[in-house]
Amino acid sequence: MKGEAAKNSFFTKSLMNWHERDNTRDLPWKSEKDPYKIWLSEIILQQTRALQGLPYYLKFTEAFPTVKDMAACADEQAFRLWQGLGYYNRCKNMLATARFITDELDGHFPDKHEDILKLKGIGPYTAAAIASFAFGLPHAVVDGNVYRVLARYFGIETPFDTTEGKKLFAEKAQSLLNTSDSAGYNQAIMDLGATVCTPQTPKCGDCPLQRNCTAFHENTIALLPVKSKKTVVGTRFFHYLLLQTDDQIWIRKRTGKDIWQNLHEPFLLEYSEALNSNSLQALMNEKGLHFSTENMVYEGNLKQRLTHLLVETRFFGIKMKAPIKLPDNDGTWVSVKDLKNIAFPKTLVSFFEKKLYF
DNA sequence: AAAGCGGGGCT
DNA sequence: AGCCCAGCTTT
Repeated sequence: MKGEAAKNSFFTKSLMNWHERDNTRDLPWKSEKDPYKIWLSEIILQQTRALQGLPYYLKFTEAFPTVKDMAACADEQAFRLWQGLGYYNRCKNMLATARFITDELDGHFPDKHEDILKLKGIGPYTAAAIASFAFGLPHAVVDGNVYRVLARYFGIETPFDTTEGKKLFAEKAQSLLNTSDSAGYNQAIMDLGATVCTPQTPKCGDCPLQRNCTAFHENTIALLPVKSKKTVVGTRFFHYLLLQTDDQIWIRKRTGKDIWQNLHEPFLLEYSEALNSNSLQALMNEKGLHFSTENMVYEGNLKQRLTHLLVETRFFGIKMKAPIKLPDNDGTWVSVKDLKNIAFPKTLVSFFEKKLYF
């Protein structure tokens, strides 16, 4: 085995050569020079696969060609465009940053790493990505791809989801950076992780780093990288009461520290287990929900699996002649035809589509 | 340091 | 069913 310095230089050189030779992923933000659009793409791509984020990137760049356009939009328009992409705080922070740049920086995206890092919704990864892609600054990105490639190539067994691990991988990545082409290097290492050094069944036969890859030679590919925490998946049971007149439905905006913040939903009753019509009515009586439920109809259920949560949702339709006042004062009656302009969680979008609400 | 936050693709 | 994705924020 070579010495550490040789192993490092082989890594960077081989990676760059591979990228120039075999770069096949053609994505619109790769050739982008506008810092605003690079920023937008990086926010969308946080914890999101490129192909999942792509249609959202196209929608947003069309709706908001400049940061000024985004800053001027109504919040609800942005959340509706973001609908289905998940991690909705990204959208909230994105709007705040667009307005900060427009109002405080005269529309000019900050071009120093430390200033970029201060923006809302931008952490170490995104700051390095924007700094290198938009401004050519020498900052190495560290994302899930980088953890995997580095852990395997160097045989690093330190868990990456710890303070120690994050520091170790960040320093290693920075030391490997080709500072004369930091953008190309960052693209290359992420592309390799996404297309060759994949989590399961990596294509080691196509890998330019195989000759010096520690995990390949020690047969530890499947064991690296090491993650210390296991995600625990719980279950929650939602029951939506679809309170409707002929052309209106009652909805509210979700607030508080919980999932789906800033999205909308019908009247929700959450319980520790799934309820049927009878037990649900008993619960409604307990809670003092005295509107007539004689026309309550079970309309089906949906299960949605999130990373840390399984949400089982049951839907109950309740028709009424006229809007009523609910104890939940934060909701409103809206016209069913207006639902197309309001953002909902994916499970509600699925239900509405199935029931032809929009 | 740990927990919380979506949705989807792949195996 | 488990893993993880161009991670960040809050506690």
